[in-house]
Amino acid sequence: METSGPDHATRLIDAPARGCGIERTLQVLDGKWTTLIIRELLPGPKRFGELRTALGTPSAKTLTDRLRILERQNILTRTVHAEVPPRVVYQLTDQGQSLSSVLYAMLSWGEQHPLIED
Amino acid sequence: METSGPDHATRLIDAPARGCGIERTLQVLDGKWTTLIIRELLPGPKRFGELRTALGTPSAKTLTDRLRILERQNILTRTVHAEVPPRVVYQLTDQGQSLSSVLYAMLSWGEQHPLIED
DNA sequence: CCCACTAGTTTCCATTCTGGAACTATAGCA
DNA sequence: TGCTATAGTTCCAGAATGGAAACTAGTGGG
Repeated sequence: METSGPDHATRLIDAPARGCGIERTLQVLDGKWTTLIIRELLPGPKRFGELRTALGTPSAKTLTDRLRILERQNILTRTVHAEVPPRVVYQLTDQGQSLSSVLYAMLSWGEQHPLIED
Repeated sequence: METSGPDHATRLIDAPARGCGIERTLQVLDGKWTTLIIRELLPGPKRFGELRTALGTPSAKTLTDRLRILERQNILTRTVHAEVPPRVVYQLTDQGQSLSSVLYAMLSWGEQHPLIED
């Protein structure tokens, strides 16, 4: 009896435990950088170098790895402009953009609950 | 769902890149099991053994580690009942329960976007 | 010819995370 | 005394993750 639990609380409780939607989302939002990469791309496309500095300079290898995975998962597209020096632009797909609902929930929660760790 | 960017899209775009609420949420929802642990506890308190089998049997060590971290972060409480054999109950705090907004966003997204990987 | 530039790739290494097996504590019970 | 049960703990091994440094490609400029 929780003082009129909102509808989504019920959905969460009723959802099957394993193989549920949450696990599928976790397969995408995996690793230290993925969520932040998507966050950086929400306002619009960015180049490789822009992403790298915006994120606080993860190693090139790590960033490339993550971007390739997200490309395979159809979260973003990679466009190579045949110039010299090369210009490569990453852009969220519609599916990637739709993750904004999750990111927004994370933003709200994080703002309302400053961590009191250690 | 285009129709003039909803308010939360703007908030996401305007939020500062680093040290934002998203990063704080990621500090809590970290690792392979944490999000699923919280999911299991949303309907109500559970014992150590119940959690373990519900999650698909992670190692005892891993589960204990994660639960201790979540306890330190004030996401859940650990109650030891002095019986034999021992009974230890884990329960979400209000702060932990409030993560349901994030989990619900994950559930919805995951249900709407079955992965097309590999 | 050599250098600079971007966006990588490759190799190697360190750290972190996770799992497995074995071990502990306690009390009731046969 | 030995056995059972739960919830751990400790130690060790392997996997996953991330980072640093060196190297590549192709062209314009000096």
